[in-house]
Amino acid sequence: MSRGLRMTRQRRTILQVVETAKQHLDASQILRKARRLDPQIDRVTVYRTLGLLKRHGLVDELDLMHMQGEKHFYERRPQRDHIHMACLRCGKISEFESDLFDRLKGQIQRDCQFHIAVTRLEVGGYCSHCRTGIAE
Amino acid sequence: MSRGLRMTRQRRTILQVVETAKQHLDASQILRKARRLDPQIDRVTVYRTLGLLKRHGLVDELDLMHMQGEKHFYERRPQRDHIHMACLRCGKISEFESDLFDRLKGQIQRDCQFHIAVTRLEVGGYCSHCRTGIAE
DNA sequence: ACTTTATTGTAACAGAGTTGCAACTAGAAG
DNA sequence: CTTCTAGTTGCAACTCTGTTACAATAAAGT
Repeated sequence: MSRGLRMTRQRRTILQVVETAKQHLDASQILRKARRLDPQIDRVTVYRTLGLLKRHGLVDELDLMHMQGEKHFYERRPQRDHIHMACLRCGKISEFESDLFDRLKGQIQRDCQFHIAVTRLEVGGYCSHCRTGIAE
Repeated sequence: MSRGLRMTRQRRTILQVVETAKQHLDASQILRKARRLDPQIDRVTVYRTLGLLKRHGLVDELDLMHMQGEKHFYERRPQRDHIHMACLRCGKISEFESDLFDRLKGQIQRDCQFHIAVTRLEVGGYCSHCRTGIAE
């Protein structure tokens, strides 16, 4: 982070929280975890920092099909884009990488003359575990 | 709409607004248009009806990469899923259908044992028109 | 160490969407 | 056509996520 941006204590903390997260966190969860490392940190700073990281392509913002209200979730941008699958019954989020997805992005760039900066493919449905119990 | 659901004047109005929309509308735009047909109609009814239509798979909810705040947009569910491309500069939304996308969904269902109910693929980037003026 | 200016925290705000509840009404039954 | 009842509406008050203004603070270059 150069070019007029400053690496502050707060940003280091928030970055650390997002980097080490084992799952997708929303803004208030990130705040809570950040406050365990630095109790002074404020809500506003979390939002501002997430916006910054998003604009710079370091984290991606997800909706996860809005299963839990209007929250947004964050993850550090992966090497390779992946698909998020949200089970509408149990709420489990799984991820999936696919050559076909990469090829689809290539097709969009070519056929639509559209330069892709970020993609978000979310799928809602029923995972294998929940499908079996459908008759319940 | 059967099974205990009632076709009320308000629902008919909201449905009509969404069906005849020439572009993606958010909840407050839908409210405004619905009020021109029925001035009594309330915000809450719009939200409740959109929720209902969404649950029954008659409309899809979009985020359009959150370019205009946290609004959600709605469109009647199309015959065939399509991709939404949002230009991060001019804000234009374009749509795109693709065999590759259909095949990708097939792959997900097979490889992940995941039964797909709804998909949302949104792409942010720069349209051909805005790319040319990048040096501006 | 000094200065500049990006960044922070506080507080107040904005907007999307939700909930409780009494009043209303679509649609079925008689 | 009238009655009944449970689905639906409108209102008001609320929750929650995220934003803005601004004075105080502190990175980072000199």
